[in-house]
Amino acid sequence: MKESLAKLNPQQREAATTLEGPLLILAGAGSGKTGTMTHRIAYMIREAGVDPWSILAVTFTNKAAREMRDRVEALVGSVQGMWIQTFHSACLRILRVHAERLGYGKNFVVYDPVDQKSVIKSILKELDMDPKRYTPSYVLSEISHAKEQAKDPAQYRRDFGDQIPYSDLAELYERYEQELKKNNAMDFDDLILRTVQLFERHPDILAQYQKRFRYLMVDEYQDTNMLQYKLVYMLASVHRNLCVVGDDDQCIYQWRGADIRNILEFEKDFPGAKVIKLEENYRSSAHILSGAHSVISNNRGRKAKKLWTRAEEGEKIEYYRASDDREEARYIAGRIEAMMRREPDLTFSDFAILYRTNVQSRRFEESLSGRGIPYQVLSGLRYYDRKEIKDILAYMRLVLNPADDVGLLRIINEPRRGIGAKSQADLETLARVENRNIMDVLREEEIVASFPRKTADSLRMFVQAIDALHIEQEHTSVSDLYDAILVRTGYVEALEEQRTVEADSRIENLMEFKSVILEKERERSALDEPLTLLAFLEELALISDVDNHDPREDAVSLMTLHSAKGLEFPVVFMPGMETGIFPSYRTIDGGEGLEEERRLCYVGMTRAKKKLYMTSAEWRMLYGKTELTSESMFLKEIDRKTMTGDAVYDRKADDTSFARYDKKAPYSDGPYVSPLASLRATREKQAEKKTLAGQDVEAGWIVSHAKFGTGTVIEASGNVLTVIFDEHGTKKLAKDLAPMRRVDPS
DNA sequence: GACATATCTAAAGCC
DNA sequence: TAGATATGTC
Repeated sequence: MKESLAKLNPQQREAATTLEGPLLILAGAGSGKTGTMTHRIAYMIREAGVDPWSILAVTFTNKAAREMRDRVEALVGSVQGMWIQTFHSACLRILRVHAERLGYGKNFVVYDPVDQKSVIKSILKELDMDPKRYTPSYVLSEISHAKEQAKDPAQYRRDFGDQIPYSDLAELYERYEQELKKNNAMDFDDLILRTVQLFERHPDILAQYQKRFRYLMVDEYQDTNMLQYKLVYMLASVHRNLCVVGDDDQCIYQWRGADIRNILEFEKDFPGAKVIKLEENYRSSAHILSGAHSVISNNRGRKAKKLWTRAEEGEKIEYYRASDDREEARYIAGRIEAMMRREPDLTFSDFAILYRTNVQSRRFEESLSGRGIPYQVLSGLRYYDRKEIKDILAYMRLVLNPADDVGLLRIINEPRRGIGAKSQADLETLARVENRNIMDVLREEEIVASFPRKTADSLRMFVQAIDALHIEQEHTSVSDLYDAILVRTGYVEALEEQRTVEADSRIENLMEFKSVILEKERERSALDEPLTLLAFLEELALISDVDNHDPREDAVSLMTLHSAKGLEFPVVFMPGMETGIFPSYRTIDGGEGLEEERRLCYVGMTRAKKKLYMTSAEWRMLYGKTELTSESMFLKEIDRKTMTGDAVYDRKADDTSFARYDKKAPYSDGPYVSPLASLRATREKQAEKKTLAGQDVEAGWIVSHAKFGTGTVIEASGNVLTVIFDEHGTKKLAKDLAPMRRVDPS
């Protein structure tokens, strides 16, 4: 034990042995944060005699929770009794016990963003609001924000008044809440919000948890939002044994509601708090570390701290400006290949390409597979987001909780049963009018009979199937139920009939999913508790995608800068160092947004252990257009002593250099237009396109004239738009042109 | 109701 | 460009 504490440096040791009172650990990138936290737990148990049962450690991701659990287990042998969980799973665990005190049914389900979206869509239809003005994602982000501020619809209305769009949003929010409640469902934000409400409304329950969790730890504290703060505050307010760990320089989720003030003002919120800084970096070589530091020090309002390392200088950061995005990708693949050849110790898994946006991944996939380099992409798409998996999960959910209208609508015509959009809309209306659930309505023969005969038959069969499965659910294992669903609903059969490659891979996925279930059942039976359907769905509802990253796989990792947080690689590439991409064009005006981009840059750079490459492309194809780019301001912020490569200068500021770039792009025509100007121009052009017809079309834009019937058709095109008009200025559709003869545009 | 075609839009994504 | 959604046609 003493021996393991001896591995810690003095600050880490102090952090690990300070158990009482509020404690803020400012843990810089690569400073051994997780090790310190796990040793702290081990110290509690083995030295201080703390009952594991009284420890609650919260993280943001399943991955972080799992890692902490594994490492604690390695130190003390067992994690029995402790809660080492994500915010959401801890809350869900609490809510499962007390849901009824809040008016929810015991079997409430958790809605994911897709489910939320369909709720909003159907409400928009009901209220006859414009889904373009109120896009589901906009409405949901508004609702999510409100929930993060613990505002209910009434409060929202009070705060924003009855002006458009807020009055509409308030109404949508209100209906949304009713709908979820009616469906016995909670969204992700609810998990936290309802727990806070549970504690507020039932002090006896709060007291029970306060008494139990005498030792609280919160990881990634800079990412907490107001609600999470409130939750932590409530739980810690009596004993005040609260330890939070974080790094304000790595706060990259403000757009998601994280409130950086939580960490900046911890000492104010918890007077008498002790602050310990972990500033020794064990990850990166000195050049990389000081390069990263020179960037982040451009931010204002940081906690004072500076990482240092005993490591040697190492290689400098290498910057390369490619001619275009393809060449950039070729360069990176080439570097990987060359290094692999030169240094036998390296494996493909030592490399990571960290980009700002997911669309950038395509070029790298091309260049890597072109050279036969194995890679894994961590995309936003989760395995469990695949259609077939979500369908089956919807069936399972419905079987458990027949009130789940969203799940029902998802699969009532999946596979096709002849219950189309019209019938579904009717069902929704019927249910709404009587304020009942659809499943409920469907049990009434009178209603079912009012549908066309074929539809009515399908509806009856559907209800029968779900009811039968519902009964079966009570006495069969999850895996058997799964099989029963696949068969009973005709889902697999329908896929088999399709006989397409796509359908085959869906079937394969469904089989793979079965093995996931079996695996979970095996895990559970080892603990001597059978896997219930509820427990299974619960676990899946909270699963995330960073889990897809497999560090053992011998492949180059491709992911966004955001998902790279917490990871490290010997060699890191950061492509796309260009204004508009990184920093994103939405933030280049400066302000908080830009500071967050800079923190993201810092996070990216500090992922590298031995070698960091940064690249940009002179010409980049984005949204179907190729444009001249200018180099990211972050490149200019890097201390020149730590970096090699082409000189970095701002071409836009240097007017005399323009002539050099007034040349044709590899894939586009037209004179040089700055990226932003061109973005604006595109919008305007699209708005004006009608006026183009019949008039002199801008020189250089005419691709062809053609005879069409009696009139002339002009096909105007730049890399911006392709529009075809007839002589009256009416836009022609592509199919109209089929019989058209092209003539030379002379 | 299913399928084909046209149109629109564009970040990051933890749970 | 590419994907998601709206609209049109059989």
